[in-house]
Amino acid sequence: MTPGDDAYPRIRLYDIRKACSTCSLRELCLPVALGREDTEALDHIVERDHPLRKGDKLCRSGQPFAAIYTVLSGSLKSSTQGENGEDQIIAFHLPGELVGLDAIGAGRHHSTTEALETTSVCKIPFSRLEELSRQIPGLQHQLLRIMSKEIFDDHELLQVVARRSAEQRLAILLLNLSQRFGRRGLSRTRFRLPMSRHDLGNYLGLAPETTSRVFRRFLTQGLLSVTGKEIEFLDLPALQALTESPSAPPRSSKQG
Amino acid sequence: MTPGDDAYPRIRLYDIRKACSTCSLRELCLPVALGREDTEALDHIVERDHPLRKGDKLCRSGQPFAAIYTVLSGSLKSSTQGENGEDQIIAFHLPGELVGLDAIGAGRHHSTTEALETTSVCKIPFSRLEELSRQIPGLQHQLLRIMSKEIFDDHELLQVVARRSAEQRLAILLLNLSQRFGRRGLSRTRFRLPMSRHDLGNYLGLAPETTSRVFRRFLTQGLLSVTGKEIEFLDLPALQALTESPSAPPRSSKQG
DNA sequence: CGCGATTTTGAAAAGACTCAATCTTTGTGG
DNA sequence: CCACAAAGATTGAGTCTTTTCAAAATCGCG
Repeated sequence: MTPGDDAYPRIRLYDIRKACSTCSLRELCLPVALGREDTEALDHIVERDHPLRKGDKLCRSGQPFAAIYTVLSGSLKSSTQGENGEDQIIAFHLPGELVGLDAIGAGRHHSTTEALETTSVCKIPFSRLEELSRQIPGLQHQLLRIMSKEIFDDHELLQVVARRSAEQRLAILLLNLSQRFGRRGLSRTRFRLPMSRHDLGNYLGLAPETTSRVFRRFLTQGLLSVTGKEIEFLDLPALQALTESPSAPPRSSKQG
Repeated sequence: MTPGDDAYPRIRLYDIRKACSTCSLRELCLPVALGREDTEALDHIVERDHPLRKGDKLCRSGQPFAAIYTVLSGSLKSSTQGENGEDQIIAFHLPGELVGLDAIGAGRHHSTTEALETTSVCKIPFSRLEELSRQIPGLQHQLLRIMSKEIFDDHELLQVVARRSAEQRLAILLLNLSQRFGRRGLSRTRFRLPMSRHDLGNYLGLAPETTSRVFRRFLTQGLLSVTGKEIEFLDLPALQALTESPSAPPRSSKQG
């Protein structure tokens, strides 16, 4: 099952682009307006890594940071470990998205990233990327921009976990996944959740039982149909409406 | 009250260092091992900004990003706005700490930062810092490292908000503040909370009433004494013990 | 000293969690 | 291909924590 070592050929950038229509490598290099030469240079540092089976770790918390990755197919979860072994999932990674950004600059990973299913990724050795970024103006800035995005996402998650009801949390996540699948060219109203209910709950700060119950409520209310991990939105407006009320419309928070 | 415009003199780096024993400007430049020249260069781009009164905004969400700041005295809070006006405090900033890092790279602020009391800050225009970082090797990397720290902190907060009880959340925050005050040379066991109960609760994802009740419980249990915003630890070990149990010791989370 | 804002307190209700049992799905071996 | 075991998901009932609403107390400031 595990493929040979370095037998895997270098993968070309346009292959990756083809593989995922909104590949973040594009995100990484496109806004910089790379010339032909630069694109080729970037091409050369991208490697296809071994496919991961479900449960395989892409990287572990504390490990020295060597590369960032982009998901070609499959999906991953990243989690941080609390002192007590309990862990908290901080992100799911779908095809076309970048992994490992939180480790940039610290020199080592803050989180452990693991495959939720059979997953293939591209590896972008960071030292090479860094080197390249010294040559290509704007690439360094691009890296900062992407890290910044990471911070922004974390804040959004915090908003959700700290202030929303179980129903809202799940609705928000489902709509978020919908968008991300949609961006990738897949259906926005019908898709397969790659993660378990346990993971779903963990990410949202809920017990798995609660997650399950919320699914049932959504089902009962006709908001969506659920068959195992298969999801279909039946009443998108209602779901979005759920998202929009912060559970405390009457309460005005004044400060300052 | 509002001081003259550019009348304020440039402030020298060593003044800042003196002002706060663990000033993050040190954090920013010290590990890079700056030479005398470089230090002076950095000195020259640091400006003392107007003092802020309670409630004054240092920067607002959405504003173009122009500078990072370091707190000389007083304190600040940063919060993100949800779509519905509800906001979430994502950080408190004490003397010696840097503000505005989450905006690096995105070009605009993600959060609004506001003074909790009369506060004075130093302004570090980012364009100049960026410019400087092209000349001083390592400074760029240092910026990345600091952003990375920001991500790490966010993840910690997420852990706390998502997985801990009200008691644990407050204990963790109090101990964290204690450390930060201590690092600054103040007492670790007795200090003044600069923020309101409302803010405290908001940061921890709790209703203000709950925050208040937890204080009472701590008081009753003899863990600390509370007089308004004045705090004193009476049983540090007990507080730390609270911190260490994730509320679910029997439950082993296995995955993979 | 008085007023407004913040904080505290109480009681009731809601929401989420735990525990335990059942049902389903998945994967394995016969 | 089917049976079985193991893991994951669902459901139910009861409990506990936290929130909400309302009111009293306290604090801070002019």
